Amino acid sequence: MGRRAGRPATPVLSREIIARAALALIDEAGAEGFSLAALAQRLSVRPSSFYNHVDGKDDILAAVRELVSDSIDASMFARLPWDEALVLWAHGYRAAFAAHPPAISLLATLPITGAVRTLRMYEQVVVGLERGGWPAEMIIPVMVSVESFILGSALDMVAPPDMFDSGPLAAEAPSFAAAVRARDGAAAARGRPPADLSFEAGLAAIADGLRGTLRALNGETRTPLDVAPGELNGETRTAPDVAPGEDAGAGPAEEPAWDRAAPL
Amino acid sequence: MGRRAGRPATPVLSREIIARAALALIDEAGAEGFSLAALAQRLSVRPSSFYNHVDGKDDILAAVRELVSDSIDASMFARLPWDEALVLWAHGYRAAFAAHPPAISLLATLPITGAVRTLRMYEQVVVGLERGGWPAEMIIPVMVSVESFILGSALDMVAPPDMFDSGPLAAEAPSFAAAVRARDGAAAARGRPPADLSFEAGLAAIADGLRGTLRALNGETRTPLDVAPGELNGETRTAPDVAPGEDAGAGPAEEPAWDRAAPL
DNA sequence: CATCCAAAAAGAACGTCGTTCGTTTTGTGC
DNA sequence: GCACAAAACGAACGACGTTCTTTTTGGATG
Repeated sequence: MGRRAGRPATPVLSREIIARAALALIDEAGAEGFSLAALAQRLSVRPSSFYNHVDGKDDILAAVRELVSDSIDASMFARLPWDEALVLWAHGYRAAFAAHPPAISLLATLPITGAVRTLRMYEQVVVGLERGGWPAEMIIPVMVSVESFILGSALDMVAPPDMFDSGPLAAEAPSFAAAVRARDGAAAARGRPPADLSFEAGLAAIADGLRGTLRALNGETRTPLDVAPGELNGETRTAPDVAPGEDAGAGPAEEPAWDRAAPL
Repeated sequence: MGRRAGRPATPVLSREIIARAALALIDEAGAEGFSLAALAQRLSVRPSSFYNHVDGKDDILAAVRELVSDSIDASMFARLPWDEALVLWAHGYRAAFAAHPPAISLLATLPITGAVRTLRMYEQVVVGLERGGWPAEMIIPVMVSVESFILGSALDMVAPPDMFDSGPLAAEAPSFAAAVRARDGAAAARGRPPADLSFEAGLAAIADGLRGTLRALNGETRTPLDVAPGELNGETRTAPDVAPGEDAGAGPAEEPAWDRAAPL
């Protein structure tokens, strides 16, 4: 509370301390309750003191994002097949944000910082995908598309549950209303939040789809006749680790399958 | 500019007019340039006048979101197989946001409004998935997971491109740096933004994965032996439209495949 | 050990922003 | 024609992020 002006005997602030207090404040007071004034009060400090350690509010949020991101584990890419690792990574990634629901909307729109720790996580993912046989130019798209899904799912997680329960629902959108009820019932029966169903369904689909994409890219080495029963949606299996450049070579005129989607 | 106080002869504001001007302002001035003062100036009005038509800033953004969402077409679900429609819908959905890049970060975190038009879009998607043979409790998860991916991809679209080109990149994350270069090269060769590659790759994977999920849910009517060559990543094909409740019945103890994912 | 300087806090002030309230003018229904 | 609602302005407020100045302390230098 009462501190005289001037440098204190023992330092009270640091970038780390500010970030941790900010995350705690967001968790307790919500996204709207987060302000430099409130953060300063929690730290028994004046708002202007922050500027000796950080660049301002946005920089504080960037530090918070680093804090949350640093709790994401990507070591599974070093010891598991790429597809299994991807699913585990996605779960941990989402869980890191799910641990701080009010922070999601604040951090989601932030430009991803070039923090070294984040960089190292990306490196682990990339190396894992390389080992899995993905061609170089597809590694970032694969990683980013999964990351986009995770981020979108995190935002969905904090959407108000009472989104569409009001008046004109039944009359205007009966099938939609019924589908929402069916989903809520399924979620309740499993004791999980409804958003989890969407995340699990989407993640499984992406992982399955990426397996198919990689299979097709690798010159269709394994024809559908080689697919074991249940493999499409069940137990693990890995594409053969191929050296880069080994993919059934064709001229540059031939586009890979993943580029043949509908035009934007 | 100069208008006397008092109700004007011909009305100058309305919720619609405000929303359109707000979107135009966001497009021109960016997310940070959007303020009630700037919006008022653009409309030759005082900020307090807005409150005769909308509830405040958040309500204006909600109106903008309606405006953007209303340009999304979902009619393809009425005439195309669910999987083709899903891909087309996703492209249009993302394009609607891509038309207003600075608006994405403002609208992404907004709680999705219960606007009637939006409700109708969801109804169209749900009906299309029903026709495709999806069980009731999976329709919302399928739709939401695709929507999450679209939203996440839209956010990725506006991420600064110079994210990781600075100092410690090559030393700390050589594989990542190489992968980024490979992706940028592939994007440049195709004359498309790098973010498009991620979106196309992810969307194709989700669509493929969902086809597999539905196939597995429908009692594995088609074994892998029935899969035509190239189908996994190529031309269209549709699951047989089954009546609801026809899915190879098992006891309630048996969980569907999409629920067997790793625990959170 | 005295001195100089940087670091880190408080304190004061500013400009912007979203919002509210009162006032003024105009349109509309009884 | 008159009351009332609608829709604009104008003034004022409180909160917020930021900057600049002042004050105190720690540490390096001679």
